[in-house]
Amino acid sequence: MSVRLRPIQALRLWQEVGLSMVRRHAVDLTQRQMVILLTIYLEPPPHTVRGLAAKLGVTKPVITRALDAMGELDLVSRRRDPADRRNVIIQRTVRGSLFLDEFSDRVVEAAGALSP
Amino acid sequence: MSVRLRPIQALRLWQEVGLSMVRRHAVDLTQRQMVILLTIYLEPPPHTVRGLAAKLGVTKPVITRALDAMGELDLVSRRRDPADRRNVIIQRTVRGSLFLDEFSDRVVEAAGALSP
DNA sequence: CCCGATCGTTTCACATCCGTATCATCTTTC
DNA sequence: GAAAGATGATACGGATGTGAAACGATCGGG
Repeated sequence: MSVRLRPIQALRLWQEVGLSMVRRHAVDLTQRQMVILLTIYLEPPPHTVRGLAAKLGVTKPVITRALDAMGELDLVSRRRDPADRRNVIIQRTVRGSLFLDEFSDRVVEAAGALSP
Repeated sequence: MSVRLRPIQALRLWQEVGLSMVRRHAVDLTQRQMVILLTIYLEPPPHTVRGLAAKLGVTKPVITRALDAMGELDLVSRRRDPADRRNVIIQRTVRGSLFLDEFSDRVVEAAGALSP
């Protein structure tokens, strides 16, 4: 049950969603931060810094700093892996779940309103 | 002919598209810049700085600087309005059209690949 | 003609993000 | 146990975005 979308509809969808985010002065995440957040919430744990860095094709400091920023916003949390204390396990938070719920609702709504 | 999308599909779509952008080390536009670019290409001209600022609910310098950045990348161009030389008319470019064409293709492809 | 209004840009101080290199800590191997 | 490897965090220098305020250029009504 794939989703059929035409190019012009894709552009309008992105514009509409982006516009609603900008106008609300909502939480303004970088594209990378958003991808990291989505990966944490969509893919099976455990998530580590090096795993995310490899998946995104970026360096580890990028992940660390993105987690710093999103941790400050309480969108994700970190704790040491007790089994291997070098690892950091990245975890979801209530606020992060809520944020993505609202975001997805906005996308669904915008998609439903696409006209042509 | 609206597009029916479930919340989980919306999140996966955003993740997939964002991931492909990040991995390609592609042009990295701010959310605001992307919205501005989409507005210029999707809505009927003429586009002015104040018009875009009002539509997005941001200050004019934000638009000016976004246009600076995207103009540097040759995604948009500016010229003075000959009728009222205070105005600046923002125009599309070949490179900007190409960029959005490729972007929309990526979105369409990701949407078609959504499984559940 | 001139003075207020409009439009886009610039300035300033500040914050954030990036990539590279380096660091401290922890684990594994010999 | 000591050395090598792995892991995440930090330091540094540079680039870029932001909001608020002020600026120069241009238009238009009296």
